[in-house]
Amino acid sequence: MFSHTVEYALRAVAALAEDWERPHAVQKIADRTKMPNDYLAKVMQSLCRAGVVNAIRGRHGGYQLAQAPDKLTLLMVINAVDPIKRIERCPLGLPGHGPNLCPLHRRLDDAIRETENAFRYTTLAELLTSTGPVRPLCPVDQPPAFINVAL
Amino acid sequence: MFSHTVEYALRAVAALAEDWERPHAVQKIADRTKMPNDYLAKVMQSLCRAGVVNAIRGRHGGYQLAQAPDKLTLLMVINAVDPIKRIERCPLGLPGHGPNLCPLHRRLDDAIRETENAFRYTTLAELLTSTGPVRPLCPVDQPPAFINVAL
DNA sequence: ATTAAGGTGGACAAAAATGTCCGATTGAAA
DNA sequence: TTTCAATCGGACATTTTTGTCCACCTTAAT
Repeated sequence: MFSHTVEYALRAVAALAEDWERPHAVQKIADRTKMPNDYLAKVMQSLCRAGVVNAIRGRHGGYQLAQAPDKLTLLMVINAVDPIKRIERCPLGLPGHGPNLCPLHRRLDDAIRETENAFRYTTLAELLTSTGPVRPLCPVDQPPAFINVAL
Repeated sequence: MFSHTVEYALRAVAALAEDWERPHAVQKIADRTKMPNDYLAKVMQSLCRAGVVNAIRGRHGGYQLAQAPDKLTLLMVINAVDPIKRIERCPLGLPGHGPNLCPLHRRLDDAIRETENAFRYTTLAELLTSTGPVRPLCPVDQPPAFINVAL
């Protein structure tokens, strides 16, 4: 239901959120989150242009969150790379009808609105603390030690 | 958030639901719902294989719903052409961890589940009757007369 | 039987999403 | 000041999605 790009962007900011006041190189993030390095580079550029992260260029540079994790929502991240579009009018191309949607598109838009809200009110900080002793990117019941040392 | 294919499939069955015991030619449905004829033909084939609609071949043939509108849900239609996939496990490719999802994917899967449920419990019949004097595919406050004669 | 209306399915084209590569530029550290 | 690790951004390749075309089969009506 969500594009790869969205998934990547969310993984990346989740990784950044764990240590958000220092820059992290794309390559580190990519290793940590198991995604294609060069594609992530593009995604990070989008996040940067949207103001979700800051880029620090030059040696020892990288990306860091532009704001504290509790100020950034999942929706901001998603909209930065692949905006959720509400259905404003019946997409049948008929001119001149009002703001009403037909029953079908009313349902679709309701679903979209609910999804939007779910992400609007979830901050990155909640990914860090939500279910107790669980890391933001991976469960720990089978401790994947190597994932916790990377960053 | 939803693919064109899903949108097309839903429009098509919404159109069929209005008069569901007779077959309707692909071309009629395509005109009625303003979508590419030949692409709709493919979508209808998917719906047919999935058992959502029946095909009647030969002259005066077409497609009709396989069941009464109150027996068919939006989810059935969606899953027939572009299945909604829940997140079963953390997609980082790590072996051997349990059924827990990390906080991020827990949120994503929650959103997917809610969407799934919204569509699981909405039948095609509800598109016909839901908001009173509104046609399933288009609002009527500016009566689009030509749309009501087509089928 | 012939014809016309209709679905079937394969092949193909176009567009969008995803993924890869690399030279240019930046800035901190040696 | 030179070097090196990093982002920047353009070009390109691949894959998936979307859209088009057409020859063929099926069926009802004439």
